[in-house]
Amino acid sequence: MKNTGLKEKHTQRPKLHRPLFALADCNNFYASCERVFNPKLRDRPVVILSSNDGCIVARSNEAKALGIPMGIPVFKIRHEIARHRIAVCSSNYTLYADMSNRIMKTLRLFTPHIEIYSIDEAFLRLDSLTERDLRRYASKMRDTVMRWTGVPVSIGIAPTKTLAKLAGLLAKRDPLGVYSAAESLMHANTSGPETSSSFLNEIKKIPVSKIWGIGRRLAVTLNMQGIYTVYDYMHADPKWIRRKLTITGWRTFMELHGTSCLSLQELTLPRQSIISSQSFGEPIDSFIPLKEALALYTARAARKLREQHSTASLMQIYITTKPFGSAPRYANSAIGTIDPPSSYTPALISRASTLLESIYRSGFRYKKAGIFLTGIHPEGMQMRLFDRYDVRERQIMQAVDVLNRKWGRGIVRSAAEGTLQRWHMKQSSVSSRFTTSWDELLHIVL
DNA sequence: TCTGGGGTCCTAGGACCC
DNA sequence: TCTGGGGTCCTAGGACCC
Repeated sequence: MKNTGLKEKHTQRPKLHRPLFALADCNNFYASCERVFNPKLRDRPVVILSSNDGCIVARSNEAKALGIPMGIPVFKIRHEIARHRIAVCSSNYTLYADMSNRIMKTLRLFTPHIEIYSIDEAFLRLDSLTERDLRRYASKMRDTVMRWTGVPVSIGIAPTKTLAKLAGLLAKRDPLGVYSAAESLMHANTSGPETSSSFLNEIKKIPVSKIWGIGRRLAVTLNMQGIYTVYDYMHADPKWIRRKLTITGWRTFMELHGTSCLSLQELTLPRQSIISSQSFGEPIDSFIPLKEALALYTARAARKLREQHSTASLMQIYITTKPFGSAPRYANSAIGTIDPPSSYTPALISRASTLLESIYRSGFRYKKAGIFLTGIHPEGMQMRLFDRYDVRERQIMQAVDVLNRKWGRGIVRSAAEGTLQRWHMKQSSVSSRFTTSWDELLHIVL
């Protein structure tokens, strides 16, 4: 080592902060959003349905306690719904997305280092906080979100994201909605035996499938090896983990042991693929309405493309009949290039229609169609020598996007999307767009 | 009668190159 | 009888997430 002329005791080591992650997770997000605007839902079990009112996609605590499973088709539990007076809501994504924005904005006031992970979850870095202040700070975040938006949030804190997810799980059971594994782990390090840490005790009870990154399939594989809990996973043979579960499982292993491998993604990168697909409210049995539905989905995908200032060069479309029941089944897809790469709705619709013609078969009742865009690049990027980026098309789409943002989606749209749209989504009990539409504001009667 | 939608990452294997 | 070694790129498929 080079002699710097400084004696060790005079060297001021930079203070190394252990990374500290917080996971802020909204409790039963969709159900909570509905409850904000409809107090009558507050003391009843609530479930939220998928598009077309098909499956259960979200449940309040009371509904969970009744044993209503996630993802079950609603017709299978009609009986329970009636018996327990379960409130049933169609999903209102416009409302949820806006509520999510408000919550994220509120969280951002507490730290600029935030990764919006999903509609109802965010990771935050709280490195600079001392052990003592952590809980207080987290509680303040939670209270502020609750007061400003009405949505309850749980906060889990730990030195890695994977541990923070587990802490978040425990926070849901905490009366104050905060759980810090960081405190617990630090404590364990200083006070000797592992058993003194409440967190380490907890993870002996949490099934391995609850680990972030371990899904149903891997859980089965792990169970066969005698690995049932988070604790078991942490004490499994590292070589076996690396070989069998590849680099992903290995990172999870390291993260559980407190080495942070997954960093905070503060920048939202442009998406590399864009999907727009939906089941129809009613089956379609002829070409024209199918083409119209696909045109609508294509327009949606094109808008998402423009929102992130990208173009796509590859398109895949698919159509399918119902995958169950006794009716004749047919499913097919077609891939085509978009040349030159584009986000211009008319060009994309025309390409999608051509592809559809190549796979359409009459005599079937179609239930779903979709479009998948890939080969995504920043707009204006010249991919080949003689490609030309069409400024006029860009300007037209800009004008359309502005109008649709101002006056509501679909106010200006392509004729190819049709006017009847009989196949449009079924939603029997959708709440108002309380926060994004002047016509649907909450009325207060005094 | 009735069954969601939208993303990411990793690996294996083939084509192709020198 | 004998049949290299190493690299890149692309794609399909499988796993995961919300």
